[in-house]
Amino acid sequence: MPEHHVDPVQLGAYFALIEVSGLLRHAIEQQLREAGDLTFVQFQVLMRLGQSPTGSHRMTDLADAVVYSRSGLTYQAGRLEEAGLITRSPSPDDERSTTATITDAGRALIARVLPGHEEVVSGMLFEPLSQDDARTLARLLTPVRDHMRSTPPRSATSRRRRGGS
Amino acid sequence: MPEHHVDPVQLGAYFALIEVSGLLRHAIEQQLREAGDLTFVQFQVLMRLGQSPTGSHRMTDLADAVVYSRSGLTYQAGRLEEAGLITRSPSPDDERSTTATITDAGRALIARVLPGHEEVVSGMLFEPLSQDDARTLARLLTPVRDHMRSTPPRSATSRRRRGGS
DNA sequence: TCTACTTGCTTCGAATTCGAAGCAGGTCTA
DNA sequence: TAGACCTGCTTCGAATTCGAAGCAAGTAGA
Repeated sequence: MPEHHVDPVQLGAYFALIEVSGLLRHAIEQQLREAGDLTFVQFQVLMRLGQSPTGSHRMTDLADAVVYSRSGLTYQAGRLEEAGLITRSPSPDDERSTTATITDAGRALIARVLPGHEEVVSGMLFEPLSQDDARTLARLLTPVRDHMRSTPPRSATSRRRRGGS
Repeated sequence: MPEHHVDPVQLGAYFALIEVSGLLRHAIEQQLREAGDLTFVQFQVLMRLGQSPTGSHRMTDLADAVVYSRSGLTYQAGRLEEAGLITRSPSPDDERSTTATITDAGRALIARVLPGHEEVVSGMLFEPLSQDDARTLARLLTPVRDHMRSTPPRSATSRRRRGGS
């Protein structure tokens, strides 16, 4: 059985990670709100769509990609559609699936907001990091991401891992 | 003017960071809910208080520490107080300031929840990382955290820092 | 001391969030 | 084709979130 103790070094890394992501997110939200009245999630969704060759994705895939609940994404998609930044239509191959597609207005907004976004990320996250540090950070975090992605979130199945109370 | 371009390597690190923190947070929230009916913020607050020599902190300091809005912290403190996990009292030295203090029940809850918490952090975040990797991660993120902390979030004051466009 | 400004917390209103439940559409097997 | 189960999205209700506004206490300068 593995020792699940978290040593001081790990604890430091863990805390720093949480704090950094929180502070970064906060700064980003503020910049996006001022620049284009966008939420971070909305921005992420538009980015993902914009990077897709077809400009579209299934709702579920989007939710997974940006780490968001399905119902939450439905809500945000509604807002984005109202704003004319995306469109939603039933997928051609699977009738129950909805495909979200970025509009020209959506691409335009991204283009308008992106420079300021990069400025924040650059100034807050990478200011104290060398080019090499950035490479190392990516090298460390990418496998972690993949590991987390591959480990399915224990759902309603297999409840009760060991009598609690 | 500095080049605010975010190169592909940085972009990868940035995305991985956001994803990792999101997935981790999600897993943690789930574990905490099952184990002790706690929010991540609540858990963090209790942890900070528990680690303090006096078992207490000012509200504002707590809010800053866990990266949360003041009003949000007021709400959460209310919940924690209701649950008997903390107490609130006016600070002795500054009448307008409120000091939150962890109770024995709060400490007991932390003790009950912590093992499972460490298990999640261990299993999700540090599984793919060597001891050395963890050290490196901490070495990279700590300066970033300090940098972010030292750079005050541009508030309503001092808007327009220097003509942008 | 008085007046302006700052600081610390709470209240308020409006928007967002999530899980559970609901509802089509799909898939598998006999 | 029917019956049982799975998938994908949306609706629903309740809880949470945040910024703005409000209010009390502290501070500095005349």
